[in-house]
Amino acid sequence: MPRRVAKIAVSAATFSIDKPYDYLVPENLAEQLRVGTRVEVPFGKGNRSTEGVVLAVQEESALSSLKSIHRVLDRENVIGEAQVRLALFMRERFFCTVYEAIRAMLPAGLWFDQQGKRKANDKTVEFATLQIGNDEAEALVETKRLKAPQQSALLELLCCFGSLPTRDMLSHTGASRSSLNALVRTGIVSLSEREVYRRPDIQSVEKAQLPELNDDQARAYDGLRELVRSADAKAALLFGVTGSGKTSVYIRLIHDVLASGRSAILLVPEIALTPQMLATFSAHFGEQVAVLHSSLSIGERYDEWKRIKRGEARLVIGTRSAVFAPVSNLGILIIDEEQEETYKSENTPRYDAREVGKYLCARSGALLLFGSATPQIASMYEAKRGRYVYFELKERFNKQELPTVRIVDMKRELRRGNAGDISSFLRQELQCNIDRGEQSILFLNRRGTNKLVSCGECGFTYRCPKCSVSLTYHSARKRLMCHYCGFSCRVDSVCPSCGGELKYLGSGTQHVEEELRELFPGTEILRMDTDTVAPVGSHEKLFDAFREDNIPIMIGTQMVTKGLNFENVTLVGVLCADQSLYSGDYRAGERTFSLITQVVGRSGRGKKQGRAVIQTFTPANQTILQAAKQDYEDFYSSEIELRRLQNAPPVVDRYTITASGQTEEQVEWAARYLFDLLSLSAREIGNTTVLGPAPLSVYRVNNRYRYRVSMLGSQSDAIRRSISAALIECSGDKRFRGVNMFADHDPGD
DNA sequence: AGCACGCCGACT
DNA sequence: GTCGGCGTGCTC
Repeated sequence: MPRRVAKIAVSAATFSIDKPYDYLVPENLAEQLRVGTRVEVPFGKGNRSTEGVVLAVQEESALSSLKSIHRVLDRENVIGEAQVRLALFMRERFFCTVYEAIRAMLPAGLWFDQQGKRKANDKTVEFATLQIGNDEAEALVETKRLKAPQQSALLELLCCFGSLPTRDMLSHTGASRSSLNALVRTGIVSLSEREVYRRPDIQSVEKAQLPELNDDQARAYDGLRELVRSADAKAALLFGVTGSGKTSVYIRLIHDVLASGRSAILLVPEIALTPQMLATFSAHFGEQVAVLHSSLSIGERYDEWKRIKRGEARLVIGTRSAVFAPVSNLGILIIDEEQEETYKSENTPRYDAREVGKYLCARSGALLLFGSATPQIASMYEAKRGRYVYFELKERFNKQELPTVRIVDMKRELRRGNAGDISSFLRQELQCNIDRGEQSILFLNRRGTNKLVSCGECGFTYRCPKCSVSLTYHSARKRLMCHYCGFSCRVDSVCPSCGGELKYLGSGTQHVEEELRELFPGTEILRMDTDTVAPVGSHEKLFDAFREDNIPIMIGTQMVTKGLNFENVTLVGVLCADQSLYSGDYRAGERTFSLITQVVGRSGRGKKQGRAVIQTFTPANQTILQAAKQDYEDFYSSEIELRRLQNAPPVVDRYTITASGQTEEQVEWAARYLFDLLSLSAREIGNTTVLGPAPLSVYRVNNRYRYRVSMLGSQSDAIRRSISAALIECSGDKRFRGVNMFADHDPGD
């Protein structure tokens, strides 16, 4: 009798020892055990009990003595064969363990807590069902043969509906539980538990008709529809200027895919900012839509996942992790605003949903569609090389003109004696809008929305004791906090260094707000920053207030650039447009172009012509000029030239390895050793460069120093292999004990 | 990462 | 003698 052997991805295995481990399947478990079920297995010298996932079942093993699986944890498999293959792919691509990859695919509710209890379980509701014929029941009610009025009322309700949740029945009729029990005893009514779904509420909208398309949209749609129909792997890029109506094209394509019995996934950068998009899709596709994102409760996410797995929901809308939704027969995967950095995970597994999408679509023959008004340089590069089929929407949907843009030189403004944040030209434009009753948005080009506390006399600032950053002040908690490690402390009443008076420096938005109040006394101003948007859902409330109360001016950081359409906004001001150009990495230009384009696109979405004012200290900067003209083509051609000169992506592929640890010297040594190892392989591979080791811009986090080595070249497979080998070698080197090392594909920072 | 095995010094 | 220090090597 041949033995049964299972290949298992084990949770206790680290990257350096990760591989499918063979375990014996005991006879009594053979029945339950399948590919994709979770199991408990003994692992290591101490045979400590570890969770694992079955990757394959076979009859052979190269090893003679095997340990046995302890028990099977799932009745049904939690992942399928295709997802097992995806997990193996992710290990190679993102330098994670197979188990980590699988963990990322599943909803949190499926996992176990310390007590071994599932974090979310199937929710059930008690239902009462009529056990006798409807006529018979009606007769009972009408003839008042039933002497009990409460029982009669319950029965009447069931006559109409046949079956109802008991809770609703009791609250509607005011009947007591014992009356219901009496009906059950006589056999007229039976009780049963039924599974129900916890669903996130989407603003319900009436069923919508398929959107009409203009010529531009129709051309793109026709081309894309052909790609969806053909069975071979393909990817496309849909370039559409802001307001050109990409969503309508998506809706038509998704409609076709669902009609042909296949499934669709739509990825969006951040769902919290797109409730109106959800409403639109639910108006078209109703219950077929499942939503997956982080602000759902664990139960809601788990239930949406079940609806997808069971094939009850075939359109998935969600953020990056929704790329793992267990759809069957994928027809199209759309990645909207594909340039957004949120598609890349910053923790293990450090996957990129766009890369996962490429793999999935290539495997399943589905269409991968990237949509953007400002595509990544990398995506346009692929389009130009013919790797992506290219489509564009050139005109705004109802032929709205793009806003007229004016660049203001802030150096000149300074020379004229205006040291404020608002130039005299922007001031006039704002005044003009206030007079006309139109709205304006001011965008402060800063990343955070936080306050610093600093001494007005000696210049002291609070620094995090564990990280190389300043602490920021959170007014809601009245405490100083570190964004990197979560450290927090109280603020002193006077400067702890010199006893001077402490000043609270705003994120800039507050400062600008004060300046605006002086310039336009009595005008209402809405400010978006950590003070005002801390509670969940307050984004929407503030946006609603801005729209409904026709507040003249809104000011905020990056969060005001996204999504929403305000009909009455006709002026947009970009303050310190050049700020984001100086972050030091090669993508700074790309980010700035995208940011300015998006914020300028907020203007003139209604019937009136929009205007935009871009304030900069470098008015001759090419990227700013190109963004002002909204000239992506021009931006692309100069940027790709730059990348060629710099030997930067997308001309080459870039991988990094980051080392971190408690002693800076040791970390630097480890990074240097990595550099040496990789340089050796680079010579073998050819046309490959290794850079570093260099400290990260925030070089200390949580008392750990961080150094990085980068590897650049076109032979990605060979590069990845050499990085894996280097990681494994270093993790076994006792000189680097305590140093943590991980590799990443082109991280954003 | 975590656990056992093994080879050296201190101690009831 | 033996209890326990941590350096070394493996994990089906």
